[in-house]
Amino acid sequence: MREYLSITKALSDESRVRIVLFLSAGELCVCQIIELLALAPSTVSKHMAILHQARLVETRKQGRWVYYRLPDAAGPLAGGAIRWARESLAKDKQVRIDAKAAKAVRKADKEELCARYGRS
Amino acid sequence: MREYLSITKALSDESRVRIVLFLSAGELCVCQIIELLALAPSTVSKHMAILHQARLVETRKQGRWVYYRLPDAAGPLAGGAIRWARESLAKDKQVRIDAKAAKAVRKADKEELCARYGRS
DNA sequence: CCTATACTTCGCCATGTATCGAAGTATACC
DNA sequence: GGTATACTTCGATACATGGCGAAGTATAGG
Repeated sequence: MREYLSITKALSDESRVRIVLFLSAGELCVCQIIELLALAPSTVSKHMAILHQARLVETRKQGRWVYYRLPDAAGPLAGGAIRWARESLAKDKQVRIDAKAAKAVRKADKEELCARYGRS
Repeated sequence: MREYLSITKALSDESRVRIVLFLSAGELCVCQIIELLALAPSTVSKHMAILHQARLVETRKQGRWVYYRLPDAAGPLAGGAIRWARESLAKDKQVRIDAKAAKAVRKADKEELCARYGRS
């Protein structure tokens, strides 16, 4: 029950489910997620901690950057939840916009993107 | 997204997911749910309203009693969510205990059960 | 009608949560 | 080492949520 609740609470917040769907297309570093959600770094960091605690994301540190990705081998509960969320929101407008934005962010130069968190 | 969030928020509370699993075995009236959860009537009523708003339960009024049940033809989102919750918690200890308690409550005499909400 | 029963709604309170900015940590580069 | 970048943690705030009891509504039965 505890695992179920940590997963459903994590995925019942709009920002966090958007993050999970971003990561469905591959890993991202925190500054890219900050850019996509347009939230403060501290806020995103807290969301990532909640997702991590629910075992919905894994982390990888490389130099100055911290990358998050969906688990390579998610537990059955987490895996099913992610799959269900993805299917449920497949046709959502915001999610479609997000997918395009994520594509652009992945192509963008990271140096330029992350400096001062991309706020130009 | 709104529908997704209302469903996941509804199902990310322990009391509410327990209610949904109770109803998987058939409809129950509010006083029976009150008995099973050992919560105040007003609290249960609020939970039922949240589940109803998320289209996770339907209601039927018969005399003094209000019965709740899972939707006969749930929307694809709600149906999938309920199925997923049921599978995810199939082996949960609390849920197993609940299933037995629900069986007993269904057999019990309603007059005796509901009077003063069963607090003897 | 009047009472009792079965909820529901309202008002309140304690706790939890999403957000931010500021301060702290860690890494890279000069 | 010093500075800049990329986070994370801390502290504060505003709002949402879960719980209760009291009061309101609706129905059944004398």
